[in-house]
Amino acid sequence: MANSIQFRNNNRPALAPRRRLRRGAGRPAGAAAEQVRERILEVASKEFARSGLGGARVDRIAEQAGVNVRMLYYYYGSKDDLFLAVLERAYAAIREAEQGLELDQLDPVEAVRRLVRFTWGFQLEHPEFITLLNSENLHKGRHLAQSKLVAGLHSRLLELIGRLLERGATSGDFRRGVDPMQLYITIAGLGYFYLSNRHTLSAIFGRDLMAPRYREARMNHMTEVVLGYLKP
Amino acid sequence: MANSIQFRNNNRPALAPRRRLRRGAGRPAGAAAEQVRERILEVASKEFARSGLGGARVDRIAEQAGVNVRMLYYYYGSKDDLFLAVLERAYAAIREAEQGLELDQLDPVEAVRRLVRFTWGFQLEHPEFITLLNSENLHKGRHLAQSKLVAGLHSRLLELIGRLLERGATSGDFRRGVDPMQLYITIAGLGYFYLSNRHTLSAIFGRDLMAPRYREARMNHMTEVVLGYLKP
Amino acid sequence: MANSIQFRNNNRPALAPRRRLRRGAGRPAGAAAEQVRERILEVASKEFARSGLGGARVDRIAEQAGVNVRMLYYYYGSKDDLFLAVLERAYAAIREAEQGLELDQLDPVEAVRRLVRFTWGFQLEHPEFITLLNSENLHKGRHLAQSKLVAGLHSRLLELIGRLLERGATSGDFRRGVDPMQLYITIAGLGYFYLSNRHTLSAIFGRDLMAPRYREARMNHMTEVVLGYLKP
Amino acid sequence: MANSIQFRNNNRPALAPRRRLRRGAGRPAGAAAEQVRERILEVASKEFARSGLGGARVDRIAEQAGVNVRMLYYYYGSKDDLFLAVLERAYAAIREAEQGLELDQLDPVEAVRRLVRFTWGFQLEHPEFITLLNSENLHKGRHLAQSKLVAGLHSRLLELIGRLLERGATSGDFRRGVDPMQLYITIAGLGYFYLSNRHTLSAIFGRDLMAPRYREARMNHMTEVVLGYLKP
DNA sequence: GATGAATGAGGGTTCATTCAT
DNA sequence: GATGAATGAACCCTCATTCAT
Repeated sequence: MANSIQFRNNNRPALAPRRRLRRGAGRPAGAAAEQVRERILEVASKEFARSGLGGARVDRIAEQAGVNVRMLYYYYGSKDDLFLAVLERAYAAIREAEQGLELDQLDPVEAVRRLVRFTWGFQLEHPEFITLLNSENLHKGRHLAQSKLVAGLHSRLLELIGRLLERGATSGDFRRGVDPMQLYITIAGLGYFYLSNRHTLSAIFGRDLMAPRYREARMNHMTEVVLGYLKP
Repeated sequence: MANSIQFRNNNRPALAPRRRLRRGAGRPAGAAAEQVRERILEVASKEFARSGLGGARVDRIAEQAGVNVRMLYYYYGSKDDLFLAVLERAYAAIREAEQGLELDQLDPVEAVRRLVRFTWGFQLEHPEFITLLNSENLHKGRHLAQSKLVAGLHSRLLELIGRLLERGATSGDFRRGVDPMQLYITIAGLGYFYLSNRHTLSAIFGRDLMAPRYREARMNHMTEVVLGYLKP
Repeated sequence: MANSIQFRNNNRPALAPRRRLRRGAGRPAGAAAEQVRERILEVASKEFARSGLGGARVDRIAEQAGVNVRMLYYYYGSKDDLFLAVLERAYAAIREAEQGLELDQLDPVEAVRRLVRFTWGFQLEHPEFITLLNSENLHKGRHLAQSKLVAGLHSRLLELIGRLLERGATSGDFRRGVDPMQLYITIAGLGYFYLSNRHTLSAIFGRDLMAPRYREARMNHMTEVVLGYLKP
Repeated sequence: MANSIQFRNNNRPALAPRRRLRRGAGRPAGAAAEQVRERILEVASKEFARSGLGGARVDRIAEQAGVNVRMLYYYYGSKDDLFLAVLERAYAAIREAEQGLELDQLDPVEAVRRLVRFTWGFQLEHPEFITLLNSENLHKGRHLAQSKLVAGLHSRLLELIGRLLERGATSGDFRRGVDPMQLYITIAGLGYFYLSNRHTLSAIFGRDLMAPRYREARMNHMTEVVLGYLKP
């Protein structure tokens, strides 16, 4: 941690060492144990989402998972490692879902529309995703930097969008020269800002932005923005 | 306990009461004191930005401001109240700067371009703004809900954008029917997501998104997205 | 905040919730642990007695009990809960001792004499009892109101005195129509005021009321008052 | 303070020094100033009564008296000195009232009855008196030990009761050999215990001892006890 | 695999009191 | 007589983590 953030009295250096126990690391892992692991992950995800990394309490996680706190350490090594596991799980979920959209089999415009709506819907139904990312960024990506798993997940995403843009350009539906990463960031960002800042935006604009009519308006607006931009 | 006995550590419920000391609350406030107040605010802003509300340490704030910790409480009442003051200050800064852009005197397209670039630039140069908002949203907007100051700041923003859209529609540069709030959220969100998630995005896409060339690419992309969408 | 986010110092309202850990609450409680619990209670009793609830210091209790401060919270949850435990212990002790007096087997007059002397002796030998009660009353009985244990202790006391009065009335030794509760309060009060106010009374009357001759005089006076009153 | 109680971080030795400012100490004392002094005393009395010496807050006293905290120190020197002033005021009030009862002009039995009822009534209407005494005794009479005023107040009280007992013995209404101090302590104690412990007694006996019918029953009981005892 | 007991380093907040004006 | 600003020592409580069993 050095001179950067230091939230708790963490007498361990940064978060590197003692990662001895990770899933699939060769331990027998009975079916029951695997269930416990999974339950912890599930509960931890909610706790981290609700309170952020710093605000999350290991006791609360343990209690809600119905296990002794010591078990968290047994299974995951540390709070930070647990957080990383939660993060990886979240990324895996969204990337997996994206691959299941079958965009390749849709008309380009329709495919974009579906991608925009899916991304919005996912953020809406998985609010923990937003909070987890905010936490991880508050911590400068320290945990993700240690992940061996996440990097691989995203080349496929860019390829997916790349193919889509290519098809649209060929068909004349889309302008040329669009960077897949930029487009993805745009699609995600249009919803992310709205949802991540739901409370502050509602406060400053004096209306409840999570009310159905506003949510729908946002989704339509987002779709128009993306398609309007892509129009040649 | 309410107003009855209160012997030991004054368990205040969440953050409501005893806000007796707020700036401009009628106290004479010598010039020196006002400087101390300001320095605390400045330093606190950085600390909250770096570590979030929960992770920020009042000792650190006091030390860096060169005052006794007790003074934080003398001037601001509590950590939460200090956080709110910081938040209000940040909002006031951006809203004030927006009003100084003189968009009304520019060609509509040029005005939008300037607004997009300004918003991006502000987020870039005030990274604390992003973190503060994330913190406040993690806390469900509890602090902002108590602000008497912030609500008033934003009607002017919507009016500003409203006038701009109106002029653009009249001149034939922009499509009709665009909601000023949605547009503002879009403009802000296009940069916010990129900057707020700079670490995770850099990690998953395997490149340093804060490198000059990427930053520039982003700003250009954003401008194109907004103008592309507004095109009739 | 209730069950939502609770990031920093868990402001608990007054003393209600999180009483999860109380003695006999089903935990196995190893023998060693039980000793620690007991030692804490013992030491806390002295500290609360010496300084009152507000003046007592948890650090001092921990230090004198030879445990880490954290353990107080592990075993008792909070200073207030610890205070209640101490209070319950004190009540249990006096009520138990009263039941051991075997008043039922004595001549009524002799039994009253013994009860008066016992009560005086108990207050004299357990000065902490007086201070604890004063503290609890300063706090308007907040802690006792939460006790499930104490209420049950006192019906037996009133029955004991009731039987005694009944026997005395039957034998012609006592007047009829005496209320057991009033009599008990009188017996206790005759000594309590003297002992609780030992310092102020000594000061205003200019003599050391704790000197043996004065203490003896007081006990004799008390006995005469009670028996004089009970005389038919 | 040495090895005794130490409630706050009191860097002054015990409470002896710096008593420079006491009423009537020769200062001009304009009428306005005298009013402020009085208001502070009044308010402090309530605060000390409500919260005890340790729990009382100088800020609260100042605020409620409508003066700057610094003024408390200007007028009374320290919290402890203020407490002593409050205490002396309370003692003066009760002793003065007693002298106004004109017991010398009543039939002895009637005079005792009046004294008992007055004492009860005074404690009932001045609950702060009880709390103040409890505080002072918790602190081992430290403050009163410094009073030059209080000692003188009480010889008159004992004389009053002495005369009364003498008259009663002469008239054949009272037994002989009653010690005035013991009798006074008994009279005071019969009510004090009941009222000082109103909350705990109500809790353990499961009824509200401050309800009118119980209060009345207590007063009658007290009178009977005292007169029963005095009967020759 | 699992549990109760233990730890030490803070965390935010408060208090009586004093200085400079 | 009066005020705003300042102080430093504590106070209660909490947290992530580990030991012994």
